[in-house]
Amino acid sequence: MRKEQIAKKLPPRYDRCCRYLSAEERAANEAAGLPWTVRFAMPLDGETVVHDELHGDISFKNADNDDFIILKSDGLPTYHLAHIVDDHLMKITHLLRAEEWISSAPRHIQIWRALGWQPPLIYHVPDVLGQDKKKLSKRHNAPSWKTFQQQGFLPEAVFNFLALIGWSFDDKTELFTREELIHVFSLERIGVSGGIYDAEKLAWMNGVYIRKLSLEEFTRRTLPFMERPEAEGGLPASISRPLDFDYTSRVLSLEQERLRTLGEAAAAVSFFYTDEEFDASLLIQKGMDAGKTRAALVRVRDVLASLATWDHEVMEPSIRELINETGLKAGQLLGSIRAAVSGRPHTPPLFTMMEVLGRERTTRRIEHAIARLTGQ
RNA sequence: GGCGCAUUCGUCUAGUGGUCCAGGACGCCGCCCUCUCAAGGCGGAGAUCACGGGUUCGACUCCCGUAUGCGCUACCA
Repeated sequence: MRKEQIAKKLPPRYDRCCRYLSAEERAANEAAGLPWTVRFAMPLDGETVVHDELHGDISFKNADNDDFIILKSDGLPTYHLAHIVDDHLMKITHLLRAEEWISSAPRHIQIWRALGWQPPLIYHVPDVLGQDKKKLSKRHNAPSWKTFQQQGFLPEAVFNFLALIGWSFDDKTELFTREELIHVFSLERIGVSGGIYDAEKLAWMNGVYIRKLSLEEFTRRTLPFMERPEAEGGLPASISRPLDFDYTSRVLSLEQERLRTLGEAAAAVSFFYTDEEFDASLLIQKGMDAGKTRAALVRVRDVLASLATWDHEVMEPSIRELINETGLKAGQLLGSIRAAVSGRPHTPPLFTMMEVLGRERTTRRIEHAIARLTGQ
């Protein structure tokens, strides 16, 4: 029957063949052991109005709805019946569900009416959409909470971010703690159109939340991400676990304002734990050559060796003085030192970084850099 | 195909008839700060409020139509 209807370009629907069966015919069918379902006899004409608190009145022609099944042949109720009965028994006052349910709402209104029950306040809320403008779903390429968690997104940040898709407090406030959100949230301010979730903005907001953390908490929450297996994004296997909390805390204090997710931490700070390979060309800054760089680093080594205490406030003036003496640009000298001690072009501020790295490790790395430049 | 919902900067949104030649945020660009990267500060570009008709002294805001997007069209929810 269905195929026939589709072929004729008619809406596929139930032909209501059993709606008008007499009591005798029904009894005969039952006696014959015919399989059966219970369908809801929709009014044949008129319309059903769904009053939605967000969308207003939505009306549907009853003729467009066929006699839908409320009890399946296995004896179990369909969602339509179960939902109304269950909600009524649970004394549900507000019904909030995604907007794709709007189409079946008139059926529910009819069931409520047939049972003589008062429908709750109904809110059909917008969906969170993917880039394809379709509802975010696990079936598609939607990230699950688990993947967010593995990447190091903070629950409070994701919570805050999600709250702002389809809802807003006013024209400027957008950072809310969970408690604040619970306090200021109002159903009236839920919007009607779906919103595409923007990964960039989530990352930004996560960074905001990371920066708000106390160093202690930031460290405690980041440590597990760093200690996880290398293959999962943790530090190289050669670095022994567990990590020292205090040292890691000092390391992370330098990265807190730079991270957008906790998962990025390991890659950003691994050089604080182990010596890493890097291209020697990184040592040579713009306008410099191997010889000049080597000479400069030798003087840096000597200046650092002469310091009584290993403190960035002591190091900085001494190195600045060296910059003046050598006539080099700050970027040239500091860039070389940066590369020597970290093996990277971008790092936290040099002096605090060297302080955390410690005298022994810093000195050894500078010596190593000097040695590498000597052969050239 | 039928029915329904939606439509303000690239994105999330503010806005309920005049205070909007449309405000905030992310992103982008520039400047400042600065040893790099960030963070922060300042500024900029970016929306004929989907389009077309009405209603009104006046429409982003109300009504109608069109387009587009999405949803539903199961003995699934």
